[in-house]
Amino acid sequence: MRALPVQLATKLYGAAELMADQGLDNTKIDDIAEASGVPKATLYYYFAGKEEILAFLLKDLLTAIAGDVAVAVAADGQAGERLVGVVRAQLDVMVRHPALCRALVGDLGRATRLPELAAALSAAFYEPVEELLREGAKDGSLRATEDPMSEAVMIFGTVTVVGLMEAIFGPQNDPENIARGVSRLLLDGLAPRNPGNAS
Amino acid sequence: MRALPVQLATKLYGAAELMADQGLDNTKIDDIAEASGVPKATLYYYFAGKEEILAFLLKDLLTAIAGDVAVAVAADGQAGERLVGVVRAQLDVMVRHPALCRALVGDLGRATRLPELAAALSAAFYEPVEELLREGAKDGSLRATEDPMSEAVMIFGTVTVVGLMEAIFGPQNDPENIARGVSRLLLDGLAPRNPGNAS
DNA sequence: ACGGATGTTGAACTTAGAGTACAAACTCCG
DNA sequence: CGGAGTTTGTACTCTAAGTTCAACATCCGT
Repeated sequence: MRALPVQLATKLYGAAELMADQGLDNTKIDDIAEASGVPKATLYYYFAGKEEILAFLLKDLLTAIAGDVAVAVAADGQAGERLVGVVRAQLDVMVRHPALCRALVGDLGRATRLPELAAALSAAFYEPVEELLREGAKDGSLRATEDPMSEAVMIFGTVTVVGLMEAIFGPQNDPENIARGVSRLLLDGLAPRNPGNAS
Repeated sequence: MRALPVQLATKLYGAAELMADQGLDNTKIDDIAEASGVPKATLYYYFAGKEEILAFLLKDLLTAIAGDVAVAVAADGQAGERLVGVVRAQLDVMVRHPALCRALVGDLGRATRLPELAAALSAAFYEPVEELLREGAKDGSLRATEDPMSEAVMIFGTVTVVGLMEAIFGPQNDPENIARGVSRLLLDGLAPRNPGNAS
């Protein structure tokens, strides 16, 4: 894939909506060409095919998330607080790019078959969270955990699915609110706070 | 879609692996025909196309999950305990059908565009969980929550993503263990148990 | 057992649309 | 000016989805 002129990349974002709405199969290359204003021949000059176009857009999204998440990770404060920041950061980006999120989930299989994307996904989500969990165990702001990797996956799942729902069913809640709810669940759990209830 | 002879349905399960491995696009109808031993013409006699075949398999999976989950919901005990049972039930089914799970996530977009599937998904996951949350708030085994629907989504996300990881990266853990880890996070949260740490 | 309905299949077919080829034009830079 | 790289229209090929249909099988009621 050739280096992409900025102007061209910009035009492509319009097509993301299309792919999200109809799925990648139902979107003809000619549709993408028409919707974005980039002629088919030019598309093929830069991309190997449909999937690569989608992958390019998704990678962009993931990079954006990874960036914002990294900022939240590097913030001041105890790991517990920063984890909340990470959750908010991820949800923020997702709410800001609903079409891409819908496209991502809709054609995850195709997209993920491209190895760079898997790496981007991991860098954007798991690694920072896993890191925070370790730090939190050290500084005492999170409880110690025997298996940070699994927990990172769970946290990722919680945040991501909530973000996707939001992306799919339209903005119903302030991202701030969602983040609060998610953080509450993740930090405090569902059990009542006064211990000794569960047998 | 015509009513499907059992024998035919059985044969199709073999093809699920194929679709999961290569994604639906890379799986030709003729491949499915060959892999399952069902001739192409017969496939088209019963299904409108590829997607419908996948949808059929997925609906089957969801129905299985919904069934097991319903049993867990209806069990004895406080809602908190039953919630743990629900988590285990869902993970169990997912671990038992890794190929279908991979196919589900890989081609979610295509599959979910079919409306019956969305309904099946909701029935299998959200509704029972949401119900349990309400009951738990009543019987005191779970803390009260202002927004059970959102929390049901979060729980769904946590369990599902963990299940998918397991389905994708092969069975690495006993489902029992995974369920324990997930339940721990969901019930107790990540914050240390002695309160007053977070500023 | 007969015969109609309904299921099953092979084979030949149409068709949409992905991807290719390529030459003409255009842009940028030395 | 001239060459390298880019942009695009147009016309093409080719794969695989989906259709059609006629032949054959199976089952069921009378």
